[in-house]
Amino acid sequence: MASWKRTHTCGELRLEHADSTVTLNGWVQNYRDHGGLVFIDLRDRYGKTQIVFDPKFDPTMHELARSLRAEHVVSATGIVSDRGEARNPKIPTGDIEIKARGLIILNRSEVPPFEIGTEEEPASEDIRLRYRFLDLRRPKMQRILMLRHQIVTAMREYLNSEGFLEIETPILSRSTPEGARDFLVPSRMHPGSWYALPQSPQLLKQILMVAGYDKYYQLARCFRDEDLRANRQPEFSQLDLEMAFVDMDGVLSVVEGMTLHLANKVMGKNLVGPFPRLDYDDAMERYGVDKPDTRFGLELVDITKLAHETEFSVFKSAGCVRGINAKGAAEKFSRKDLDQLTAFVQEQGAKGLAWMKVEADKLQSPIAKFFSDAQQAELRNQLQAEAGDVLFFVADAREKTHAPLNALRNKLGEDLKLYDPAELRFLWVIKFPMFEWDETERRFIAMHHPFTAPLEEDWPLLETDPAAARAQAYDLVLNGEELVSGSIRLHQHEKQMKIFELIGMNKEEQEKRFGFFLEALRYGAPPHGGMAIGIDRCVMEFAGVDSIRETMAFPKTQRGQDLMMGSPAEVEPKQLRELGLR
RNA sequence: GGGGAUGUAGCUCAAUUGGUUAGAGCACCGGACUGUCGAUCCGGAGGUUGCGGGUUCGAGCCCCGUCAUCCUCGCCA
Repeated sequence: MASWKRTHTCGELRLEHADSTVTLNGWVQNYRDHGGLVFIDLRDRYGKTQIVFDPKFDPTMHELARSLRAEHVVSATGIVSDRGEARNPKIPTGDIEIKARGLIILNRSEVPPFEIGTEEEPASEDIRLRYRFLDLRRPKMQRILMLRHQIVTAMREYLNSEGFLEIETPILSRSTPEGARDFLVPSRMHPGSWYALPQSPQLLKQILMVAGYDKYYQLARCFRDEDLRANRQPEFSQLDLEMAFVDMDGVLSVVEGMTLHLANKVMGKNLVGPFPRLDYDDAMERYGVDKPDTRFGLELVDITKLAHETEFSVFKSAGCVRGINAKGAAEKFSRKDLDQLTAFVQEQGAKGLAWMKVEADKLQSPIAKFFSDAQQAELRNQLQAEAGDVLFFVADAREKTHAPLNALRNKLGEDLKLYDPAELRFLWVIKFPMFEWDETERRFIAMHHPFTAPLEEDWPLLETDPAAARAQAYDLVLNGEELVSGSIRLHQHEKQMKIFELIGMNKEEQEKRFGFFLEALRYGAPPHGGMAIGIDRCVMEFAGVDSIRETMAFPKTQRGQDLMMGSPAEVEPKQLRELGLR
């Protein structure tokens, strides 16, 4: 008996291989039994190839072939043959088929709960997660995980070529409150003490800078025990990067070079830098969000001044009224659609949604009557309105208009198909505020994180008006998703202590929580800065999927469970006793 | 913790106003078939309508509770 080991994959044979004898290994995707001829589509992650069994050649093998079912694993040996007229133009290997001379069933499969070979989603997500070993066998999932591999490979390639060192930091780490809830791991050897899983390797990578590893990166697993979303998992991956002896432009140019390398090499784009930069304040003004999707316009227009002059009491009394002009969309929105949009923005915190359909000679709207002719003309002017447009307005305190308007803008962009989903549009957002006020804790908290340096010229503001101080922090936004986030760090321990103080941490707490870090800063810490890229979100964007669960092999459900292995799970009482927990 | 959607055959879904024996496609099982490629044709089997309770002469459908999955607000330095 010949070897069952494959000589080729199921995706590589072409006409040029005709007449050679080959062996393929793979899963049976489909069988077509004609009583006489039996056709098998054999699939692996490289593709699929048709095998044909002819009873005239070997009746025993033909009978065996008739017993093949979906997802059996087989080794098929045979001769590569030109299919001639019978070729299948739909698949890359469709010019040839294998005329079987040998068949070994390596393993049979139970009837799978859903079909593996189809492109459309074959089952609901919980079924797919429960049978993840089958779900991941689907060509679509294999494409995504292969893309993910290419992305991280390209990242490593680029950074290695730039002289970066890949250095690992511990998973068993220490809780440093501030930020997300930690996952804790009890220590057996120190009962009552706990490790924490890292939310990011932030402090350790800064300490690596102190130690002189001036270009560092790591594909770091990060853990945050917070509620999940479509783009949030309790554990996720970051490309974590830090550089010493750089300023903001130094970091940005490396990240930009790497991002272009990724987009161009992996995605076959032809993008060039530099990416546009937008100040945080301008982003909030024009888009209502710090991560605008700039593939389309629909910028916000502030009509507060005009609104205050109208007779519409909601507008007159609101702190801020801002609008969006949905160009040419009047006929696309029925009254029912507009009601649904109103409900949509209310979910985002808006009190309501005012709308106006623009006609040649008037504005059609329940609130048009509150606007004088001159005011209507001015409104048209400010929003550059033309017949056929729909104008939307949200009125509220300024901060409260941001979320609903951004959500509305993104929804309109998507619903009205204002952009090409395949386009990759990058944008730097810079000059974030240092702090935001936390009403429940009655103190400032760091907007990025408390290790971020302010703009040099804003140091004086920290004494007089901390809320106005801006940080040397930067985000790289891709299609409305925050892809990269980073900052130049504080490297002088007095300045670091000053910032800790401003967020309400006294010297005692500083020493207790971050003593090791402050100490390191005293021993010749160089100026440094860096950033982190969310790998999973990056894959989401590049693969064009809208759930982070599609980008990782074994994701957890919204309630943090693995439906296949059944985690989290109870453990033996003995294990708890050893940990001193019971 | 709050709001919302969904849950019917292995899978995806349907089932009129609460009314006869809960249907279809795919998958599965048996049979026919030598050029199919989502094979085709004939036949068959397959149901705790998520779970528990209630209303009713009668519940897949209405009510209450609960569980699961998803979306979302809060949360995520």
